[in-house]
Amino acid sequence: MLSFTEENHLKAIFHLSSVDNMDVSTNAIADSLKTKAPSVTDMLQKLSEKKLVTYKKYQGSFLTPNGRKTALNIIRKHRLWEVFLVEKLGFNWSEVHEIAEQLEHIKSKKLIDELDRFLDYPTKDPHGDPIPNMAGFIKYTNRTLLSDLLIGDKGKFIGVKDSSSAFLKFLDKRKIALGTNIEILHIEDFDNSIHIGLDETNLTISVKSANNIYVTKI
Amino acid sequence: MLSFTEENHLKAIFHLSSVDNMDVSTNAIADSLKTKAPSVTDMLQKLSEKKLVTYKKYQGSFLTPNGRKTALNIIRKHRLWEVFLVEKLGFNWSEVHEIAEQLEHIKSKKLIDELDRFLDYPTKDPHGDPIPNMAGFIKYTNRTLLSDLLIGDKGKFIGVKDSSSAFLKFLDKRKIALGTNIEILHIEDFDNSIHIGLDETNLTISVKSANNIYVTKI
DNA sequence: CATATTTTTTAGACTAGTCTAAAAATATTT
DNA sequence: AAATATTTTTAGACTAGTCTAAAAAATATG
Repeated sequence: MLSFTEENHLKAIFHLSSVDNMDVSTNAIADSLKTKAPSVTDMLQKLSEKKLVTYKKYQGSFLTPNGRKTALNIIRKHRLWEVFLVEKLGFNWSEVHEIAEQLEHIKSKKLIDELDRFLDYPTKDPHGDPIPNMAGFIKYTNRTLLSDLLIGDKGKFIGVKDSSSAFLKFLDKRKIALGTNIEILHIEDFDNSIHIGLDETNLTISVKSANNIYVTKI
Repeated sequence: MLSFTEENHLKAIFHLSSVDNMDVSTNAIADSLKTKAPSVTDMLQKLSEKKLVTYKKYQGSFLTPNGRKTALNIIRKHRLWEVFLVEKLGFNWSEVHEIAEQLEHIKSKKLIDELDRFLDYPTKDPHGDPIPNMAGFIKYTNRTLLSDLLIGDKGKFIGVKDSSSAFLKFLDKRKIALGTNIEILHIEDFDNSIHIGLDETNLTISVKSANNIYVTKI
């Protein structure tokens, strides 16, 4: 039985290594968990003992197949609870992360299987991220950053890179929700800000914003 | 912010003192939490510092108004989650206690208020125990032990004293569910075992069983 | 009511997780 | 490639929670 702290480390390593499939540095984990490097070193040694991560001193760490499976299960729980909070309890997508961070550690296989059934086997969480299935398989959707589209391109908004509450509220205010169609109307020479056409209105967003919006080209 | 351990101690003191409204002994708490007396002593000193319990060395402990309010909130969460597990996820009443023991520690006022609404403001948990409302008010129903009824008396099954999984499964097997009407047909002289009439069948149960079944006379 | 038993607290050790400061290894720069 | 900077680990301390063993207080008993 893993502790919350152990589970959080596995999850952090999963997310950090998923960017480039490379070993994860001790400091990167520490930053991501808002803890300090020595705490992480201790934990890596422990998780290495348990054969959940590979770890060589000074060389960073990586999940073993078992560690990956465990991490995916925690992520599955996190995302299913987020769906529950939004779909059933009426939470806004910007409010669910912190609560799901707690709920993801509840230990009961049956609970999560029944929750999955109750929610009708969702494949995406409220931020558009894929939900691993019971077997730990995760299906990634092809996606492009809005900032990589060219003038005239059209895309459907399917996910966020930055899922901070602040960015999600920013999107709410501008009526940009998952599923919204976005067309690139014009890109400003001066600051690269982007004029976009939505289903009903047009507006201008910064490169920084566009850099955190995933779309599928349509 | 209270730790799981602190919350569990408050809950234990609440349950133990609710029997007779008397101070609770250190050992009683230790037994109920499956921990040892010295651990409880430490915790009582800590909770006393936080003004959640009154505690005089060697004299036992009792909840302050604040401690009681906190305990009731934890119990509210526990019981609402139990309702969720049974009503929405299809769990049996014998399976929900352990999971609710984990879920009751999730910190989010909004979560529990929304869950309450989603469940349509239930007043009883799956074992017939009352659910404290948002303000911490708990409404007790008049109830009698089945073992206190006399021959010819009729009652409606409304709760259990022993809510162990074993006893709940025992009741399932005999088709005794909350709401079932029970009539005392005969009491055996030899061992005081009780012949009861249910809605559809008759059967015999031991005094020990009858001693753990709450009814309202009808 | 003095003695024995039980209960509770204190003392001190242990684990898990956290930190700061210092040492060691690795990476970067000139 | 030597010097410098950065990263990571080790060392050691601290907190929260747990325990056992022993001391102290309360309760029960002959």
